[in-house]
Amino acid sequence: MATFTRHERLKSRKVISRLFQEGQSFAQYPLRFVWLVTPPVENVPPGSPLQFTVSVPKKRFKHAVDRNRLRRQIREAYRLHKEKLYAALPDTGNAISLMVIYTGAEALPYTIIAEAMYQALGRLSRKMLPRTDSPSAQENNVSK
RNA sequence: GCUGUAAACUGCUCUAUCGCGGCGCCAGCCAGCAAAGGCUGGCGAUGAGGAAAGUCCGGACAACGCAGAGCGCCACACCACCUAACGGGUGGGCUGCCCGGCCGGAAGGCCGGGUGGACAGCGAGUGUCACAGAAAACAAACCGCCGAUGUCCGGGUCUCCCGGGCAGGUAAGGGUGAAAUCGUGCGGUAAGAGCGCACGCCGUCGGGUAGUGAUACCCGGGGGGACAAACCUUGUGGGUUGAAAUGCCACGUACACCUCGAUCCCGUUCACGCAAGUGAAUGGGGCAGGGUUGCUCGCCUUGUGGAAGCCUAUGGUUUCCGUCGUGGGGGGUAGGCAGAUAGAUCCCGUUCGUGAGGACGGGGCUAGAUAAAUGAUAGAGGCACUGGAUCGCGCAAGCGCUGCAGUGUACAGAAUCCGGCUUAUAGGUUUACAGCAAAA
RNA sequence: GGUCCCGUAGUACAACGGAUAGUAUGCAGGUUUCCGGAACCUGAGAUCUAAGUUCGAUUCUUAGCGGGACUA
Repeated sequence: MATFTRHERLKSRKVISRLFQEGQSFAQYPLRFVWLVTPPVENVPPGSPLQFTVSVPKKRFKHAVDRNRLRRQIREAYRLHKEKLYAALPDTGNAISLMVIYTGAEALPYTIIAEAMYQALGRLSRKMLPRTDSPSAQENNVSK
């Protein structure tokens, strides 16, 4: 379902701090994706297996209007394409935290952002799938 | 009518699909003794600005002990009024510059229009005034002018006069400079100078008239470099800190560790005791800190308790524990509720006031987020500009109407709330002024 | 959210309100050397922007732009 509710938003400062310390990342121009798989135990209170948030750096975009618009467009692109990632989620109950950072030098049209989001979520899904097939790698990740 | 400038106002609309925030109602699930609550879904209405911005001022509100004195610091600066307050606004005064007209011999003044003024005080002190120039501030002589007076030389018609030089006088003129001792005219003089007088300019003091006042006009005295966005002086105002303030709830943790400092003196009352004295309570001072405003004083406040040992023993000193505090290093949390959205509020009318604005009456108004909502996509329309087309008028240039295509539709996003200021802004509307063109 | 500070050559810093804005390093050209380095000589290069005060502004004032620090 193409919604974006309270639980699907990444809000905890703690998790975000861990995201930057331990998480993995890749770039899909003009976006950059930082993601982390967390064990299900830590995820019990909120209740959503996939949490997402956006950041647009103030350094490149001085005006709040521009930042707001980019954030809304990215969020919209995620909302319309996130089904792809849900379909690839492992059955272990692990949660995924995801932060998207806009790294473009200037504001690009929505069609380019949407295409980048579509490609990136595809890449992320492919990274998920092999892990469900090989339990050893998954245990390694969880113990970490 | 067009163009420009300034001010004020305004600053896109609709539909479809998928979404978001808080609110109300309904349903389901979770948890609970219950009340309250959490989650999910449906329906409903609702959801950024004139600057929400910059954070430059002023308040409300809150806390700090209801906050004392002096110094320091900061801000403001013609007057009156408006206002909760302001460095904001309104009206007035004075004044610089430009244009036009008039008066005067000139200096200068008056009137009208436009456009500016951080507009208290260099008539308190200190300081600065580069270069150039003789000289840049209780002074000073480069060229020039004079050489009356004194003196020297020469000559003559010899108690006097003429010529030249020196001492010296002179701030009119030249030249330098941003600026040269107020300007014009007359007198005066050897030559000159506010040296004197008349008129005028600019400050200041005293008096009178008008005005709430700034100030204006009249009379009189005394006066005449600039700079306070130089130090400063005078007057007025400011207690400090800001919603990450502050109050409450929940959760978690370490009264652990190292370091350094204070732990003293004098009294009063009561109890016990024959007494020395002991114990308890309390007051003052000192010491070590803390708080209050940057500093000082003042004020408020915390600790000043116990045990043991040594000695030269009615006392001195050392150590340990405790208490209070300084610094170091470390640990935990970073959730919720209130503050926080109806108010110096907006609109209309009447009325007072030149105006900012005030008074009265009537009516209207739920954005309240917190890793932070108000969006995305598609389509249609409106408005502006450009292009050329059809039709109408016209000889033509061109103008008008209709529809078409392209481009543009700005600046910008609430974060405790208000009043201002400043800055950004496509397009549109109105008013004022200026210029141009045409007609009467 | 709040408070404070700073903008000068490419870089790091100077300059009581006063002459052509200085020093180091870097850059360009030349001398020297077989070549390079070092050394020496010469040169180019800047006051964040806009108004104002002043005879005169890097300096003083105001507004804007940019950068940095502190505060839970």
